[in-house]
Amino acid sequence: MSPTRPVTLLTVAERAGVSKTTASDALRSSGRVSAETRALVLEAAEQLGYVPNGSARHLRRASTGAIGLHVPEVLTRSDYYMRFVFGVVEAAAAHDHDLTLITSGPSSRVPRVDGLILGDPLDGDPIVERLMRSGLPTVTGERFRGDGEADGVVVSDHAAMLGEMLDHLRERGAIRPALIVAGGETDWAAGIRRGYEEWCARHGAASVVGAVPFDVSYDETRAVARTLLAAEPRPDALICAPAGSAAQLQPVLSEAGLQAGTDLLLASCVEGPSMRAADPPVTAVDLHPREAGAACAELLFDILGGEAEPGTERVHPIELIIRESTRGNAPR
Amino acid sequence: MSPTRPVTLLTVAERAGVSKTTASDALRSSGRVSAETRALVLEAAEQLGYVPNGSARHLRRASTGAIGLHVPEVLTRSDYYMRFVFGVVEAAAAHDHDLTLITSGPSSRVPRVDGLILGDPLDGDPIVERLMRSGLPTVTGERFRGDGEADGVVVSDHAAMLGEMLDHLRERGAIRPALIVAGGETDWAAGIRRGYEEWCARHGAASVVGAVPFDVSYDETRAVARTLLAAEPRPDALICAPAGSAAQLQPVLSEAGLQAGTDLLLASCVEGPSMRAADPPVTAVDLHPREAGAACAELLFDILGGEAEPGTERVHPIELIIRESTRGNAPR
DNA sequence: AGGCGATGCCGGAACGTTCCGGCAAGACCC
DNA sequence: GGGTCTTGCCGGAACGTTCCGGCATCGCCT
Repeated sequence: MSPTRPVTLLTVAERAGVSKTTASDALRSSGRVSAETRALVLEAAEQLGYVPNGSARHLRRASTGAIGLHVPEVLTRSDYYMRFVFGVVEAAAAHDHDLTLITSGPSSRVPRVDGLILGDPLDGDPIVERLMRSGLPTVTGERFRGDGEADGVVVSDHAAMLGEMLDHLRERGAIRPALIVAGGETDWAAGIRRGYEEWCARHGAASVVGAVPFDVSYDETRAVARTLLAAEPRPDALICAPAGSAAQLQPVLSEAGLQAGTDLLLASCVEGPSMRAADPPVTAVDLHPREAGAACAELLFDILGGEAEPGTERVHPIELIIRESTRGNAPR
Repeated sequence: MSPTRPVTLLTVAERAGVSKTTASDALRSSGRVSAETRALVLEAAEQLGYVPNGSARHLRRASTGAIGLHVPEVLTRSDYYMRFVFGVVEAAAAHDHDLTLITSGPSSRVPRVDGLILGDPLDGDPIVERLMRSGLPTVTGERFRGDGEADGVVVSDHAAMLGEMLDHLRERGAIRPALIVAGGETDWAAGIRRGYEEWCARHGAASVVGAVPFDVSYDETRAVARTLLAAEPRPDALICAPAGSAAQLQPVLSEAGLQAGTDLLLASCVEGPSMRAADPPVTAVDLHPREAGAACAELLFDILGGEAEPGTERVHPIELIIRESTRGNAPR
C-alpha cells in the first residue's frame, strides 16, 4: 500500500537522536539507559509504528519465535481439540510467539520451532515418535506412553475423576456401572480405565468394559453399547469415554426401552456442546480444554526460559458437571 | 542434545569444496552452476543433513515464510473449521510455509506473515476489519460483506445449492419448506437466504424464514424451530443452516408429534458427524471444508507468486448428500 | 589473431537485530 | 589529586542467507 520504506530500529534511533544500540536497549529494557532516553525512544517508536523484525531478531538470537503443536487428527473429538488449540494460540501470543501447526502429512521435516507441544500423544503414532526424538524441548498434554520422556507434562487425574463420577452414580442409585473406553494408546484412556477398575475392586462391583479404538465411530460405539446393555444382569449406568459418543446413544436406548436418567444413568468423560444439547442433558467431565492448552504452552515457555526444570509435571484441574442424565430415582 | 555446531550453508560449501554462493545457487537451482557441481553440493547437503535457516532466508528476502489464518471462533461449527484449518496447514506445508493462527485475543499487532486467509469473514468483526486494512495480500473464504475487497476469494454457490436442495425436497413431496438461517454477517448465510427466496418466488411458495444470530446456540435454534412449526399451515420441510443444529431438533419434533423423514423433511446446510449419526441420518450439504481450506491457501500462494491476478475469484464445489431425513412418502 | 558473448564460479555487501567491549564523564574514596 | 567504580551511551561484529557485480576461461565468429 504505502511506498514508504519500512521503519526499522535505525529509523527509530535517528528519530530519537540516539544510536541503534541505545534504541534497542531502551525498547527491550536491557542494558543501561537513563529514564529520559528510554521515554524518548519509546515515543519515537510509537509515533513511527515500529514493529521489530522477527526474522532478524531470531537470526541473531538463534531462536525461531514459534512453537509447534501436534494434535491427533481425530475429528470426533474436534470440539475438545479446537478449544485446546485456541488456548495454546492465546498463550503463545502472550509470549510473542507464533504457533505452527504440525500436520500428519507426508512432509517429514521437523519444522523450525523453539519447542513442541503434543496434545494427547498416541503411542505408536509415527509423527509423535519422530517429534519426541527431535531433541527439541517438548511438553505433552497427558503422559506419553511410548518410549522416551517429554521435558514437561501437563496431566489431569482422570482416574480420580472416574472415582468421583462412580461415587456420584452410586449415590443416585446405580450399582452396576459399565464403561466404554479406548485401549492404552493414550494416557487419558488408560487413566479412565484404571480409575474404573480400582473403584470396582474397592466396591466389589463387577467390571464391565467395552473396549473401542481411540478414533471410534459413533456406529461402533452404538454397537458396543448394544452389547453391553444386552448383558445379564443389565448395567444400570453407562459411562462413555470417547468424546461426543454419549449423546449418540438415543437409538440404542430406545430399542432397549430404556429412559436415560432414570432406567439408565448416562455419563460422558468429555464435556461438549452435544452433551448440553442432548435430551436429557448428559452429565460430563469438563476437561477445560482451553486452559489445558494454555497450561501446556506456559510450561513450555517456562522450560525454554529456564524457569522450570526439565521433567516438570503440572496438574490441570478437571470438573464433573452433573446433569439430568444421572438424576436417578433417588429423592433430590 | 548434540553439542555439534549447527550445519550452515558454509559447512555444506566447505564439504563440497565450493564457495557459499555456489552452494546456495546449487541448492536453489538458480544462478549458473554446472550439473556436476550441483550434484556435489546436493550430496554434501544430504550427508550433513542441512536445513536452511528460515530466519536468515526471510530476513534477506524480506518475507516471513508464514501465512496467517483467522477463523471465527464459533464452537458449534468447530468440526467444519477444524477441517478447514487442516486443509490450509497441509497446503501451506506443501509450499514450505508455516501457518500462524490469528487469535481473537486482545493483542492488536498484525502478525508477521506474507499473506492472510480469512475463513468466513464476519462483517463487523473488528479483527477481520483490521486485517483487511493491513495491506497484506488477503484471500477470503466466501466474500467479505464489509468495506474493502480481498485480493482473492474462494466461493461456493450456496444459492444454487439451496435451489437444488429445494428441488429435491419438492420431489420428495414437500411444498412448504421453511428455513432457519443467520443474518447477513456472512456471505454464506446471505447466499443461502437468497437461494431460498429466489426459489420460493420462482415456485410461488411462501417464504418462511427463522432468523438467528451467526453464533446461535442449540437452544435458540430449537426455540425458533418450535415457532416455525407452530405456524399455520405448518411447514412440511425444514432446512437448517447453522452447523449441527439440524441434528438437535429431535425434542422439538417429538413435542409436535412429528417424525423426521416422513411428516417433516429435514435438511442441513452443513455436513458433519452429527448429521451422519442422527436418527434418522440427516440430508446435508458437504462443503468439503478441507479442500476449501486448501483452495484458499493455493490461491494465496498463486497471488504471492504473481501467478494469479489480484481480484481472482475461484469456485469451490459443494455437494448435496441425501439421507433418510428427506425420504418423504413418495415411492423410492 | 583479436574481439565478444556465454559459462562457471566467486567475494562482498546487505537484510535488521543483539550483544560484547570500550570510552568518556562524573562520583566517590583515601 | 590520583586512583577506582558506576553510569550512560556507542561502534562494530555477528547471525545465515541471497544477490549484485566481477573475473577468469573457453569457444566461436569474423
